Amino acid sequence: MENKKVRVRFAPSPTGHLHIGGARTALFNYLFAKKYKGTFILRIEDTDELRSTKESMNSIFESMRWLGLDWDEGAMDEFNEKGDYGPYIQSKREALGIYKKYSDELIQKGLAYHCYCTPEELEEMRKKAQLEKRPPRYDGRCRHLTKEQIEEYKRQGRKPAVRFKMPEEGHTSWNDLIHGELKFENKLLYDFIMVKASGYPTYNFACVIDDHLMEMSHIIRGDDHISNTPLQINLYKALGWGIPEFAHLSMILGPDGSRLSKRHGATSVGEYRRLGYLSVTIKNYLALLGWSTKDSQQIFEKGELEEKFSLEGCQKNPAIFDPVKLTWMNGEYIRKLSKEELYELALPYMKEANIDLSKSKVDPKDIVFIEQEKYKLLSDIPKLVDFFFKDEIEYDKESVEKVLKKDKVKDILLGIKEVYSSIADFTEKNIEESTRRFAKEKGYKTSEVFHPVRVSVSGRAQGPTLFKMIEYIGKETVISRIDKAVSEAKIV
RNA sequence: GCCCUCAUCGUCUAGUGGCCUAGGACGCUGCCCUUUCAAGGCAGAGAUCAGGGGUUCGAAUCCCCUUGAGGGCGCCA
Repeated sequence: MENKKVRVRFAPSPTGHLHIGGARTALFNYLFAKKYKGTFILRIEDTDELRSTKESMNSIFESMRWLGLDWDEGAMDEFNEKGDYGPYIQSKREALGIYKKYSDELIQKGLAYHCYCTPEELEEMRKKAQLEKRPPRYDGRCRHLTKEQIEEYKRQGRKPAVRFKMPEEGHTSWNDLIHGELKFENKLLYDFIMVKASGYPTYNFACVIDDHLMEMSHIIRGDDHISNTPLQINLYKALGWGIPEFAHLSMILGPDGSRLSKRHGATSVGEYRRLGYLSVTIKNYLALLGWSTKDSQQIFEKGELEEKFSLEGCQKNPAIFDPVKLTWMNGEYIRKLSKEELYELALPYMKEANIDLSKSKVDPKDIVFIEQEKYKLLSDIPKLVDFFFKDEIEYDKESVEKVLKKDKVKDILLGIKEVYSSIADFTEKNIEESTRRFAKEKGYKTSEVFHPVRVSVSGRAQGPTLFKMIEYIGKETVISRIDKAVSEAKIV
């Protein structure tokens, strides 16, 4: 690969959002390109006329940009693209006749042929084969049609598809960069369709044509394409083209070991984004699914993955997606955020939770920051700090029972209220000093004072460091909340 | 049914014939820190390296078989 310029691509079909598996494939291609100072290309494979949508395409673009997987060449949106090998959307390439040119060439050379079988006939053929315990693949019946037969089909108005004439002898092999030597008997391969009756190319055909024309050096894709590879290699050979390197990535499975799907929870990048994961988390976690460094490094600084990635570190066996570890990692990344960064990221979630940020006594940035080490998801933020922004707070039943409904609590709260009322400069330091002094003078244990105060001003038994929290809530609010806790029969 | 791939703690993984009485990470348990919850620190439990045969002085590492899991056999990609 040293003597060949690295050009790799991610080629999704726009039939849905960018999924975890697709994102991982995109990421590995991207990292490989960065590592070898190559070119990362985004090509849209929309040859499925029924399921491809513009919305899906835009959604994929958005997710990739969010993940920071910027492409050097490819479609930028429906109408624009960058790079000298375009168009990068297959439907546009089809319109230009690119695929037809090569399919005609192969037919002319006798390396491909028209097939007049209808989908119904093919289905019937497969069923029959299954019943007779034969492989359900195409039997090549249209390879040797007579002139009369062809005329008859044409009279019936049948539109032919184009099939590739697969070699019947020998074998096809390649040295997979992840799996090593892979070998298939040609007689087990089949005459796959290159061009549908509609004139549209199929995946296996368009993929080869484009990978060649776009001068791909390496094809890095999922394991599920291993059995497509010998088909494609024979196509390269028939066209007299050089064959790129192949690297097949292992699959990502759900927690139960089956293919990752909806019933495992969120599966698309967009969903994880909405749930409150950072893009750096997704990028880092995905990189570790099927790849690792020799020292099992877990957290990577910016640019480190691009520098350390290699195909040699890729795993052959499938990896189970573990949301628990993902969430741990997200907490790690949240803790690395600066106060400003954290606040920026928190904003959409605060808005969604209808929190009025103008209601706090201090800068909301400071409030969000106070609980930084506790957030695992950005969506955790509102519910951990909402009481700083509310006129009316809710009291957690259990906390009230356990902490407030106890002897002495009423006296303690009434006493501490007086103490707080007399603090002129209501700062963390002063609050702490006077609270401790109060406890000492009255002969209470500090915890006997701290806990009821916490519950009465925040409504819950768990929260930020106490005195800073009290400062941030503000003197007046603190006093009125203590009053309320006492008067509203929250205590015995 | 046929073809292909894969197989190390629950999970992600290190390991490429002797450094392995198998290392790291998540999770789990305990302790420390501490006004709570976290975070952090420390300690621990957890893998007869899928099973069985070989090869070798020596195997998680090489070979064979079995089993299990996954993928493919579409005018889907």
